[in-house]
Amino acid sequence: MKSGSLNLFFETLSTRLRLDIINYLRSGPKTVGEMCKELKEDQSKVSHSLRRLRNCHFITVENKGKERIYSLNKNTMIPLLKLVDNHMKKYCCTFCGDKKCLR
Amino acid sequence: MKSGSLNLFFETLSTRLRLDIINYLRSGPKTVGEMCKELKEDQSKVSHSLRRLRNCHFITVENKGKERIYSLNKNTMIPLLKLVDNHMKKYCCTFCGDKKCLR
DNA sequence: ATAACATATGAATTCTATTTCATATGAAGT
DNA sequence: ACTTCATATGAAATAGAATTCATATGTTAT
Repeated sequence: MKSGSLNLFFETLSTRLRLDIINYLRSGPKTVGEMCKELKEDQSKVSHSLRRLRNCHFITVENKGKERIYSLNKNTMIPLLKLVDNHMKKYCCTFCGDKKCLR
Repeated sequence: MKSGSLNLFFETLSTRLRLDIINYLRSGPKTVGEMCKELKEDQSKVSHSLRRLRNCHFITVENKGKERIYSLNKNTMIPLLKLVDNHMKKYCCTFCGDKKCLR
């Protein structure tokens, strides 16, 4: 196991916005516009985030006219999220999301 | 799924040192001193990293005399690493660890 | 009680990633 | 060809995390 690219894997999933995008894509393919609207986020921010998610193959794109349609790589992401969810269920009480609380 | 603490999960696994520690602990429980030596890292750095890993319950500690013995939470970590490894095997060619290459 | 050792902690500094903003690209319609 | 709409990109500004360093804590031995 070389940690050289492993950390990129995890780093890419380490921001609220990118996780929100992943989560939103669970309900099916979406355009960039739809994501911006749903997540109330700037188009540029979303686009930058999408690039990083794409780079790690967490999502895929398809062009449709002038829109781009993003889909989740369910193969990887669904089991991953399930695994993490299990861990959280077991430990979440002390696993505090509050930025203040011991990092 | 609230991304509030999910991102802490991933963020904690997003640095080389913390991943190296996880990886090293796969070969069994270790003291802080052993980790510092093996990974050629400053004791303070390692300790700070361990705190974060502990906070997420990726590792556990036990006191033994003046030493502290850290163990991997294999329950979560082994399946997680396996899953990630599969993903990497499938896509690693374009999944470039080089910091320069499109983040 | 003191010294020696192992580890942890806090705060300042340094480093790196995210945000912002202005602009570029590319497709579709007129 | 020009305009509009959707999305992408680059670079400067900003925010946030890692490193460093000095020091604290806790255990064991003398």
